[in-house]
Amino acid sequence: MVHQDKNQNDEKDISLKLFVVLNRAMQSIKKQVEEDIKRYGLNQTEFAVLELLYHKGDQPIQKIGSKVLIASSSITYVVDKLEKKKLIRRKPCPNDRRITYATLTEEGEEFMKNIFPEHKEAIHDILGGVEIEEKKMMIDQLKKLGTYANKDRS
Amino acid sequence: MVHQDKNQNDEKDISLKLFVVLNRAMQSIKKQVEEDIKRYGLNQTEFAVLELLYHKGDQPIQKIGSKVLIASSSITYVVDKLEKKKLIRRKPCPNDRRITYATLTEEGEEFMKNIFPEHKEAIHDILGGVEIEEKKMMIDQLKKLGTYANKDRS
DNA sequence: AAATAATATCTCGAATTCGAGATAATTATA
DNA sequence: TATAATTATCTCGAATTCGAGATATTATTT
Repeated sequence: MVHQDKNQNDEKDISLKLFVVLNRAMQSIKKQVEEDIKRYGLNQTEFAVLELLYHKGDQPIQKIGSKVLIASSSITYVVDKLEKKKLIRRKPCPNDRRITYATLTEEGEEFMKNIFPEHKEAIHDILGGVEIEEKKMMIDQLKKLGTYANKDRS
Repeated sequence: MVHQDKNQNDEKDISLKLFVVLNRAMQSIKKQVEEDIKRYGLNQTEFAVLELLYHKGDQPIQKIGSKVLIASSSITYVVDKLEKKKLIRRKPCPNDRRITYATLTEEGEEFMKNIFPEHKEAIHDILGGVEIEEKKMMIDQLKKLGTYANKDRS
């Protein structure tokens, strides 16, 4: 085996290692975050939808799916649940009758105003394993990784 | 608001940002990896179990759960599926009759020998967004993040 | 204008995961 | 040794997510 091949194998080992570590770290972090969110009586998907509406305003149901990265059939389910909890409601679009907006109720608005700072605090605590400068680096690197992963490599 | 408070808010924003980016990157990467694994007729959990047995040898079913990070009830399900596919089989432990080992069949061994290099290659391709030195840094940082997240912070 | 394509939401059934608790075997304690 | 505690696996029902396809509406093409 020539030197060049050896290096390439090493690099693949590093990639594999990174994938494994990324997986584990994410799983640990998600578990903790999930636990925080459970305190508010929600799961991560429900919270993500509320957060989107809270920060970006009313959204067509379909847009929610692409932002929160879940399938259209799953959104219907989540929106139903949040509607039952009276945190959001459906509002038909007057111009395009195919579209239904999801919008925070007063109650939902109030709810998010209360819990979001706590949630942010919790995430900050959970991510306390690295310094701020490292976080900034990781953000850049993860963006590159994510963007590249989405590209077509075939 | 005094200067100190402002900095702390900034830091929390960075943490939140890191969490969001981490989530997104992971989701993109996982989706691609899942797609690769699907080519072999498996899902990520099934593959993770096979990989564990392939690299670490026979494992008590309960050990699999803690390594692959899924609940005991889920393992039963996954092991059942892999057994139906004739890739692994259950083998009772002679010393301790509570324990059942999962072990690769000949077929499973052969299977992994064939596909694992391809899989590794695929992951390497998917993670092509950053250079090798950055990968090494990320591995260290993610380990720190993961370890810290698992700690008790209450 | 009629036919076709595209878009948005929803329904349905299947797959996966979990938590609570059942069962059986082993280990520790009184 | 009998009892209690621990450990390993499994069963069951609920929650969540997906993909395929149904329905309704709007946009495009012929």
